[in-house]
Amino acid sequence: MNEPNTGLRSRLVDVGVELVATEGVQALSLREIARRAGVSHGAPRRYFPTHLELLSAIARRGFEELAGRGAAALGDGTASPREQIATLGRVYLDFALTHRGMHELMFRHDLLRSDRLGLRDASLPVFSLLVDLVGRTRPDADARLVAGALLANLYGIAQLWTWGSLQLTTGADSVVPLLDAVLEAHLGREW
Amino acid sequence: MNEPNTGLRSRLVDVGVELVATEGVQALSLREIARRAGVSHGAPRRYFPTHLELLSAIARRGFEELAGRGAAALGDGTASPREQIATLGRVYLDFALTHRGMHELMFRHDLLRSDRLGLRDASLPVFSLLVDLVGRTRPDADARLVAGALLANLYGIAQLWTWGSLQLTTGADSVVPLLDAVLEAHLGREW
DNA sequence: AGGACGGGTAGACAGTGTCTACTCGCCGTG
DNA sequence: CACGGCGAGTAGACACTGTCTACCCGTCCT
Repeated sequence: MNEPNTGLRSRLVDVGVELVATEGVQALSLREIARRAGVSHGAPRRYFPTHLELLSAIARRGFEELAGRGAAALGDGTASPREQIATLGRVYLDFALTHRGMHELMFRHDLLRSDRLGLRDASLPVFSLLVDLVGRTRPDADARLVAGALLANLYGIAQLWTWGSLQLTTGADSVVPLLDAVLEAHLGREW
Repeated sequence: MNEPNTGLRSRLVDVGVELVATEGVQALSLREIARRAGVSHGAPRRYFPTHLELLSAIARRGFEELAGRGAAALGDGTASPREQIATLGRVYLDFALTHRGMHELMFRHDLLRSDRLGLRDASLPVFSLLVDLVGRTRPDADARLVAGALLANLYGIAQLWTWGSLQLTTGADSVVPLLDAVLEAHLGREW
């Protein structure tokens, strides 16, 4: 009926992406995805031997989407390194807060425990880009260390903000001040 | 046989704490906890109407344990504010990395979504303490904002370190350099 | 003595992920 | 053309989960 021959494999992932956005991460049961894709509950097994592998494929879509947004926002990359880092931070936080279910899925412990080389290396290129940018912004410091700390900070803010802890405690109604504070902390005052 | 009359309620939580430490968070099914406590699977329902409430009670033990360690490490509180913050950071990271299952449980999204006023206010006093310490270390800045950013950074480092991302990328074999970098970033260079 | 009741048992139910036997249609080869 | 294999999906079983409900049994109170 709707796009019949897309191939079941990608259709299952499509359904999953849609489902996690509308219903949340707890709705991503194997059988529910199969139902919405219009196939029996045994069908996904041909493409994804286990439920976790299907979830990983859905999460990978999230990483790809995020990487695409980052690349688009960076444009030709003529902005200053510091400005590029700020852009990436904004893009990431915006993505995390507008796609909460997907963001939660992308960093689920059980997904990251298995799939050791699947999701991890999806986030590795963006990290080396970050290392490069940090290195050009703060030539004095250990770029990998600072980039790691910065990444952890962005992730932590996305999480704490998502479940409202930071709203209550900092009293802010937007992450922007927090993001600015984080950038200033790790990269130095914005001259 | 073993401590018979502790009251089933606390015994269930005991079993859960033990179980999450030895087997991980995925072993915390209602029925498994009941089995290990030597009761039928319907028994917990008298004290915890739902599985999530039992999990929340177990997680609460984690927050209490962490708060206890923090208080013990602070001692009489005569150290400098900066030193106290560093101590709290060390205690938190050490706890998170040695009690990975419990730490994962404490910050599970489904627990934090419900239980709105149960777990959250367990972590609120430590946050206001942090705000106070930050305010005395950096009187120039918005203490709540800096404390929030710092807390998010510690949390993010605990998570990323747990699943190995930071080890691979930063190449460090200990969190200590990262913790130092984070403290320096948010609180300024250590004079 | 008898009845209420806290506290635990046991079974049912719907839902889940995995496994296995099977069916159906298509394609290439004899 | 017939036929065998095979990719792809179906359907049912299994063990397990969380929740709900009916029941039971001992202890206390009157």
